[in-house]
Amino acid sequence: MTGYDLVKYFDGSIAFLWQAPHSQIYPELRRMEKDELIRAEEVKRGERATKRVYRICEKGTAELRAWADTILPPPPERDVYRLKAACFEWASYDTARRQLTEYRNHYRNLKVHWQQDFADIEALRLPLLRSRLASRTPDEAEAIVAFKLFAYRGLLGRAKAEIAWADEGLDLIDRLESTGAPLARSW
Amino acid sequence: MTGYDLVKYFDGSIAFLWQAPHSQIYPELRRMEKDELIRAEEVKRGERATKRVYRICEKGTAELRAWADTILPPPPERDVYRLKAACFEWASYDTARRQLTEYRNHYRNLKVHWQQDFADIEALRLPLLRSRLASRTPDEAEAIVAFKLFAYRGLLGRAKAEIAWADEGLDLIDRLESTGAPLARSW
DNA sequence: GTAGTCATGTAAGAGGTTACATGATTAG
DNA sequence: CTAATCATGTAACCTCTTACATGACTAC
Repeated sequence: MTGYDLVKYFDGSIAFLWQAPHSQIYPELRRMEKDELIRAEEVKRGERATKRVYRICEKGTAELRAWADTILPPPPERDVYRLKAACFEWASYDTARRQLTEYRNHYRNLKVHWQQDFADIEALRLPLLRSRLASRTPDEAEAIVAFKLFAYRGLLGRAKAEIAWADEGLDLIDRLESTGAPLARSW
Repeated sequence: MTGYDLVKYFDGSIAFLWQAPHSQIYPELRRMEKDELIRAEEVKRGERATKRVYRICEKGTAELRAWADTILPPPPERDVYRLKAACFEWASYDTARRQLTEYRNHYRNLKVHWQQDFADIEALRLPLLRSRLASRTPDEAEAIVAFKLFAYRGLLGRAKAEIAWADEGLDLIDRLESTGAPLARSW
């Protein structure tokens, strides 16, 4: 792929799993080329212009394997939305409500996309995945697909949990507001 | 509080909600002081040494209110664990299993702490919270506590979802391994 | 010719991690 | 006197975001 292909790729359905702007992609490709993880081929386009088509090479595959075969330590906890919710007394009921509504909409939206991706993987509708499976035995192909589906089930689980949480918060806000307790705006 | 007090605070139960190393705390306090969000008082300790005790001031409270009253845009998706799970065919069964086991243990651990914190908030066992509630009406106090509990219910929901997901993955790995499909190590 | 897409960068700055570094005070 | 704790920094580096910047190609 070229850098531009990757930019488009990260704008597509993969954006719901991992995001990367072009300002990160181009320098990173150069770095990976310098480290000999990938190799570039300069291809003519039109009269004067060229593009750089990258391909993974041995060292890159080894690096991927090494990354996959490494246990990732748990990330430091830093959950801004939970933190903000814990501080809702400093906001107005209206802002708290709008915050949770947007949050819920965001995850509803993600959920739809993830469900679509899940279905596409299950039905082997993705060209990139199909071509990868072509050179594998049926057992291997099954495992590859099963792992992707497993990852997406995780994302869907998160989406469901987030939506339920936001709903609970919206109920709470209605309940508190009806009791008439003022929040920080009026302290 | 002094910077050191905050360092200790972030080492305590709050670490399960938000983490910050001392190398971030001290410069940040200086920045906030420069911006007049907080004010420092130099206090003697022992013969020669002093410490800087910080207190929030008006502009700081306003900033907190402004932050709370702003709708935070959803974060870009970047879920390394789901991404790694989607690439488990590049790992060995053993590493995949160990990865999920550690992940599950991590969330089991967090769950215990979050449950403890939830109970402490509910029973008003936290001194800092109690002192904050003292100057509020019962309605306001109820709202403040309710928001904290709501935030922790969100964390607990996440913990439960993550543990269930990891369990599902461990089952999947056992099932796939027993079918005998080799993973990337042997390709 | 011009608008949209293809294509590729750089730069400043925010936020965070890890490591380096120092010295006073207090409890035993 | 010595170890633990109190106390406070700096620096290099990484990742990511936002903004700035440019130019060729292609379909109309």
